[in-house]
Amino acid sequence: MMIKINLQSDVPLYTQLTNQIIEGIASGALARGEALPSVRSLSSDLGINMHTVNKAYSALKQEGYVEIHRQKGVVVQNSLPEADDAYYRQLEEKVRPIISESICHNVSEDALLELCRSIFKQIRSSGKAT
Amino acid sequence: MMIKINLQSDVPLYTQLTNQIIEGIASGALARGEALPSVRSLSSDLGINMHTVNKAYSALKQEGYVEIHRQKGVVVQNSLPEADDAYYRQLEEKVRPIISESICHNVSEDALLELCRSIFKQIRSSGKAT
DNA sequence: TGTCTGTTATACAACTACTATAACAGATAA
DNA sequence: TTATCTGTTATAGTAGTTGTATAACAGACA
Repeated sequence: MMIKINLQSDVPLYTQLTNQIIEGIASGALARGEALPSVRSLSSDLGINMHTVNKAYSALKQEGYVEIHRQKGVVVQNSLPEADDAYYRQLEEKVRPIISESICHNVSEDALLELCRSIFKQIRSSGKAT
Repeated sequence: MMIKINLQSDVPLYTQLTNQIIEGIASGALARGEALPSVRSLSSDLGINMHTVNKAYSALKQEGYVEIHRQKGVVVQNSLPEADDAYYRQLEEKVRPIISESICHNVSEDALLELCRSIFKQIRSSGKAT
């Protein structure tokens, strides 16, 4: 799986990493049980520090996306976390300000829903492509 | 309009402020042309520093939500910014990781769309209420 | 003139993001 | 056993962000 880092972005490097890996899992590009590159190899591939990759991996572990086997390395969880009430609350907290902004920018409800649908589609198809 | 600050949250204070004010504008609770409290009065009401409020107001000005008249203070823009291509790109960048996460948590497309619809509804109705 | 407004300049403490070395411990293969 | 791979931990430095604290400035208006 291809991972790209934008050093100019104001999004922290480890967040860019976690986002892309989560999208990889969502799309199926990263299969359950598949191993991620080691912190050392990925950091040297991307030209960034080992600890930055480690921070991303630790966050993914914390949130239940991966588990870690010594020597085997970091592996995508077979059973991903199910959404519970806490997750839905936190999801709403993230979406709410985005919707407020959209309303102010005169983006209609339909337009936003359509954007969501197209992103769902994109993610699903990007998994099949790989 | 009621503004509440959560000092325990990991969301920066000035971000909490901008989010709530933007939601206020979106809902109509803050009318076009209406004046916001002065940085000094709002900061003392909330028990936070003047500069924190000022940072929120400056961000709102930067993004075109308010304009500033000396003496009159900070006033909601009559013509809010319209969504352009750049806005849609940045909107997709925000929504994309949320959708990836949702997929991994087994949240269906329909469930997420329904959440968006309910938030739209909430925001619109909260404006009428006030 | 006094008082309101936003603005600007400094400065400080705490925290975050990223980097840099270095070392440790478990697992595996030669 | 030894070498090499894995993640983990410790320490430390730089830079930037967040929030606070004083203080002063300039425009507007009663």
